[in-house]
Amino acid sequence: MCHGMPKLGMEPIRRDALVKATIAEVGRAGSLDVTVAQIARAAGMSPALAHHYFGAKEAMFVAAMRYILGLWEAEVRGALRAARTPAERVDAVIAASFSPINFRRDVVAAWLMFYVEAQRDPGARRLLRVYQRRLASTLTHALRPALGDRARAGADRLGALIDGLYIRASLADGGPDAAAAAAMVRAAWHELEGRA
Amino acid sequence: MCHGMPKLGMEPIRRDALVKATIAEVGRAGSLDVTVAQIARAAGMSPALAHHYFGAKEAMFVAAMRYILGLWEAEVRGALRAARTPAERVDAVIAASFSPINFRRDVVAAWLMFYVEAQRDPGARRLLRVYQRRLASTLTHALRPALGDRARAGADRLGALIDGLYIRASLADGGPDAAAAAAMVRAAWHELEGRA
Amino acid sequence: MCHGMPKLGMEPIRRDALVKATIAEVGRAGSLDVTVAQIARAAGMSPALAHHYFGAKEAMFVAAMRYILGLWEAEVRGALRAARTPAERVDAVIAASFSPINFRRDVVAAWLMFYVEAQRDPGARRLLRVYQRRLASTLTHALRPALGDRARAGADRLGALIDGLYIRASLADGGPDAAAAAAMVRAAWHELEGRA
Amino acid sequence: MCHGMPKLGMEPIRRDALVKATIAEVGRAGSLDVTVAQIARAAGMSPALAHHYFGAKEAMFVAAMRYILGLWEAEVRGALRAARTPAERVDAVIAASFSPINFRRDVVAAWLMFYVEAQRDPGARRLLRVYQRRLASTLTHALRPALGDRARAGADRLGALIDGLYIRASLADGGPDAAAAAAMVRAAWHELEGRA
DNA sequence: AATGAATGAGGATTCATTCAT
DNA sequence: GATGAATGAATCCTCATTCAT
Repeated sequence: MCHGMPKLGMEPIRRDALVKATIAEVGRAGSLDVTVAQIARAAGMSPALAHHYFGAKEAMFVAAMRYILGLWEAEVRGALRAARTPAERVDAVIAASFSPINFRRDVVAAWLMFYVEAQRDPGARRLLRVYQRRLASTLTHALRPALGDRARAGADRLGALIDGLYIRASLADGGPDAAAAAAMVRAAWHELEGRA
Repeated sequence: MCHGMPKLGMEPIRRDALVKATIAEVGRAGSLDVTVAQIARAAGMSPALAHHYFGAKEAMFVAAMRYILGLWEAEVRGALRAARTPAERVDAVIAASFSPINFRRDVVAAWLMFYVEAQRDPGARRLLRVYQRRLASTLTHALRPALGDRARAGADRLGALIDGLYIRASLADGGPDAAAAAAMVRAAWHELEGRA
Repeated sequence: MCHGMPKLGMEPIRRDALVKATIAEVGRAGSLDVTVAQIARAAGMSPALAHHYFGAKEAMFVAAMRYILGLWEAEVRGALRAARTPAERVDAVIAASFSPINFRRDVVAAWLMFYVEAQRDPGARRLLRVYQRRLASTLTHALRPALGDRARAGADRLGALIDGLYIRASLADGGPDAAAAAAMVRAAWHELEGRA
Repeated sequence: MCHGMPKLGMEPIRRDALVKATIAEVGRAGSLDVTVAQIARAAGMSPALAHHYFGAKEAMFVAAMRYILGLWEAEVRGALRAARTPAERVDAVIAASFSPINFRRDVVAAWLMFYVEAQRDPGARRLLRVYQRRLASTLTHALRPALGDRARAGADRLGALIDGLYIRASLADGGPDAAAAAAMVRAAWHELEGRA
C-alpha cells in the first residue's frame, strides 16, 4: 500500500520479527553461517529491508543476543520477585535459567553462537559480560547469608556449571534435559552450602 | 634408498603442519570462518596442497579436533599413570584438563569452535561424544570408591563444570586462568565427596 | 503503478539474454568449456546475476537447449502450416531444419555440444529425446502415404542423415552449406519414395 | 627397480596404455572433461609420466583420436582386401564402420568427443578431415561403377548417414544397435543404386 | 624412467550490501 | 516504507603442469 497512510510504527515490529527470525534460523542451522536473506525471508521481508533496519548483519546478531538476554533477565526478575528467602532466590535463578523459554533448543544453540560471536565482536562480548556479571552478582547476593566470604566463588562455580550445561545441551541429543540440568545445579548448590 | 627417489614422506609432515595451523588460526580468529588459504599460508604451503591432503576444509577441522582430543587424552593418560589412589586419579584428570598445553588460549578457542562444528558435522559430533564419554567414564571410575552410586552423577557434574570453565576461558580476558579454573573444579570435587 | 515500485520484470529479459549469450559463446568457443563469467559478460551482466537467475551453470545450458529446440519446432510448425500435401510436409521439415536461423554456425555448434551434454545431464538427454521423437513422428506421418509400413524406418533414416549433416556442418569449413545439406536430404527422401 | 637395467622400449608401451585409457575414460565419462590424473591412473602410472610422454593433455587426445582412426582404417582395409566386386567393397566399408570394435560404446562416445575437440584443436580437425576424405574416396570409388557421376554425392550421403548414426548411438539407450545401423546404411545404399 | 610434491591460474558459487524506483 | 535488481569480493575447490629427486 504505497499511497495510503504512512505505516506508522512498523520499525519496532520489523525489528522484532527479524530478531526472532535470527534466533530461529541460528538455532535451526546450528551455526552463525546464516544468511541475511534466510533470516529476512523467515521474517517475511526482503533482505534489503533487514539492512535498512539494522545496517549490518552483526547488528542483527547483537540485537538477537540482547533479546535473549532480556528473556533471561525477565525470567529471573519474575522468579526473584516471588522469592522470600535467600534459598528461594538461588532457586529462582536456577529455575529461570532452565525455564522452557530459555532452554529451548534454538535459544540454547543461539547462546553457543553468541559465545562465538563474542570472540570477535566487542558489542557481543560486552553483552555477554553483562550477563555473566548479573548472574554472578545475583547468585553471590543470594548465597551470601549461607556462605559468607565464599559466596562469590560459589556463584562463579554455579555460573560456570550453568554455562557448561548449556553448551552440552546444544549438542543434538547427548545433552541433559532441562529438569536434569536444573537438578544438577541444585545439587551443586546444596553441597556448596554443606547440606549434601 | 635408491638415488632417484622423489622426495618422500611429506604427507604426515604437511598434515601435521596443517592441523597445527588450523588450531592456531581458529584460535587467533576466534571463529571457524577461517579460510583454507589462511591456514595453508600459516602452514607454509599453498591452499591447493592443503586440499590435496585433506580433500575438504571440514576434514581439516575434524583432523584438528582429533588432534586436540589426542592432546587431552595423552595428558590425561600420562597423569593417570602416576596416580596411585582414586583421589589422585581425579586430580590427574583435572590437572590434565587445565594443563598449559590444553588450556592454551588458541586451544580453548578451538574447543569452542568445535562445539559449533559439532552442531552440524556428524564426524565432529562423534568426536565430541568420544571426549565426553571418556571424560565421564574416567571420572566415574575414579569417583566410585568415594561416591558409590552417585559417582556417575558426580562425574557428569564435574564434566559440565569443566566445559563451562573452558567456554568462559575462551572469552578474551574475563575468564578464569588455568589455576583458578582447576581450583574451582577441585573444590567442587571435594564438596562432592563431602569434605568441604 | 505506484511511484515507488522497484524496477520490475527484469527476469525474463535477463534469462533471455543469458540464453542467447550461452548459444553465442558456446558456438564461438566450440565447446561447453565456457565460463559463466564469459556468458554473463556477453549478456551484459555480472556472473552473480546469472547465478541468481539460473542457480547453476547446467541449468543455463539446458535452458539454451530448450530455446534452440523451440526455434526448431517453431520453424517446423510454421512450415507445416503452409504444407498441403504429404510431400510438402516432408519438405517443410527439411526446409525448417536447414533454415538460416537453425543452421547458423553457432546454433549448429551448440547442437553438437548439447549432444555431449546429453551424455551426462539427464535433463539434456530428455530434451534431445523429445527432439528426436518429434522429428521421427512428424516425418513418419508425412511419409506414411507414400511408404506405408516403411515410413518409420524411412523417417529414422532421414533423421539420422539430418543429424549427420549437422555434425559435419559444425566442423569449421569442410562441412556442407545449408542448401547442399537440404538437397542431400531431399535426394535421400526421393529415393526412399522410389522416384530416384 | 632403479638400479637394474634401464627399461628399454617402455615408451611405446606407456603411450599405448595412455591412449587406450584415454578412450576408456572419455567413453566412461561421456565427456572430454576427463582429468589427466584419471587417465594416468587408469593406465597405471602417474600424471607426471603422462606429461612426460605427451607434453600436453591435448596431444593425448589427438593420439587417442589417431588410434581410433587407425582402428577404423585397419578394419576397412581388412574388409576391402576380401572384397571382389564394387558392391562388396561398399559393403566392406559399412561392415567395418559398424564392426564390434568400432561401434563399442566408449569408442562411439570418443568419436563424439573428437568432433568437439576438432572444433578448436587444428590437429584434431585435420585428423577428422583425413577420416572424412578417406571414407568419401573409398565409397566414391566403390560406388562409381553403379552411379557414375552421382558417386561422389552418394558417398557423401552415406558418410553423413554413418556419422549421424554414430552420434545417435552415443546417446545412452535410445540409439540404434550396430546391426540396425548397418542395415540402415545398406538400405540407403541400395536405394541409391536404384534397387529399392 | 618415474613419481611424489607442489603450485598458479582459474572457475563455480555465495552473500552482504547498495541502489533506483 | 519496501523491494527487485545488481554486483564486488570472497571462498572452496580443481587441475594441468613443473620440478627435484
